[in-house]
Amino acid sequence: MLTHTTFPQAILHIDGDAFFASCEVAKDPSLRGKPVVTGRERGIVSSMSYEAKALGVSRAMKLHMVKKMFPSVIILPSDYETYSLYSRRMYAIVRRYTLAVEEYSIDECFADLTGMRRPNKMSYEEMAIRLKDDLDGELGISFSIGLSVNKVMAKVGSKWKKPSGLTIIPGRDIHLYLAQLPLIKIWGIGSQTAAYLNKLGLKTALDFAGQSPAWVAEKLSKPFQEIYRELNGDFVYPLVLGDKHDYASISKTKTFTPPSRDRAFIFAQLAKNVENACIKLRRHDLHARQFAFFLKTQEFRHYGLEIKLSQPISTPSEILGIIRERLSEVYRPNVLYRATGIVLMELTHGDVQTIDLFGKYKEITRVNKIYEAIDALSVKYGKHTIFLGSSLKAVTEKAHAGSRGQVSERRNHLFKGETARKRLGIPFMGKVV
DNA sequence: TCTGGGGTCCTAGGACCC
DNA sequence: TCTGGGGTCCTAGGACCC
Repeated sequence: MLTHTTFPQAILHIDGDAFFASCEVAKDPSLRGKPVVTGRERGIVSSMSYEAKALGVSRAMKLHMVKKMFPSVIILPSDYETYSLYSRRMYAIVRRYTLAVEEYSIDECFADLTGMRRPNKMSYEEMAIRLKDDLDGELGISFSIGLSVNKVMAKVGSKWKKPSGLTIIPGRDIHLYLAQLPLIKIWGIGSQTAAYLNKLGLKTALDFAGQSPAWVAEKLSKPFQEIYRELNGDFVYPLVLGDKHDYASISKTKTFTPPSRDRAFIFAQLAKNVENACIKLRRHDLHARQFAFFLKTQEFRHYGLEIKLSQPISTPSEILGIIRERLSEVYRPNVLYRATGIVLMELTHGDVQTIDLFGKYKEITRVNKIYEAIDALSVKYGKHTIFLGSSLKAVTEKAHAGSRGQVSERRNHLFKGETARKRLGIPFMGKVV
């Protein structure tokens, strides 16, 4: 029985159920019906199938615990290539119904169906049903879908029944759903704001939506005022269409176990992060004009510096030179550190157009050429075939630290075929072609 | 959930200028 | 030199999301 509702805007939210684990099952059908968990390389549960969840496995659970408590669980390493392949297939199927698709994350998207009833010769409800059939059937993964008048309410819908739910919330029914919904469940309201609102006497999303605009403006900042309006049925958040190639920042952080106070080791960790961040930068044809680096102590305090670069860059050398000089401003010899991080900011697209001042441009092009070659090699022989000498300590010491089996395997991979050290102005280690 | 990694946006407060 | 008011820019940090 289908109702045919007129939506001022018809917004879908599509959410893959236990996405990573489901992709593994789709890839290898013999896993279907079994408890599957991904995240082996990280040592904690990253995603789990509903069968694993039913046993009692929960997110972020340590894998040695899982192994001990639930020996039947199949533990797999993350395979992001496969996940992003399924992700792209998902977007493609959704685009059969509308081109207004926001690729929100690897396992979620929004779609604006407004105005598509005539071209698709279907009601919005029918489109939602058909789309779900297409996705589930063609990908072998189940999806949960919400259809409502804006993004926040479409999210409420897709979360309402999981897995494999389809929830339609017309504007006039919003209050029925919000009455049963705790504030913390709303997209954009986190633990801080939920606790604050609870303290003010509000319990459900409906309590919040029922306040006056003046009350909300007085108590809360702009993002929450916007959520409030969407809960009242307004269309506030437009869909962000197009490719997600534009980053405001790119960051890399890495925790090491055990924590360390060894300055050289910490510098090597930073160098490795810088290298990886620059790889991503180049992959998106971006340059950074500013960066920050930081150290994270055992107490989870961050100490860092933010630094402007003399010109936009996409390679590590200048950044590493600066960090080498200024690390002492952040590093304290007797403090235990657990992680380092780097953030690249002020990102711009395309080639650097610098005046040939002090021959600097030549130097930059030369280094860029080298990195073009390195990126090409990485594609051919696998990531991290070649890395900076500065990062060496990070790679070798890791072999002594973490869980032995995997790490030494990784080390072998890294050093396979290593014959020499080539000097190109920057000390590279690794394969020489 | 004693805490992994990668992002975005907003706000408060200080510095500086008129 | 003091006093007052207001605008802009930058930075640190909070909050949230997947």
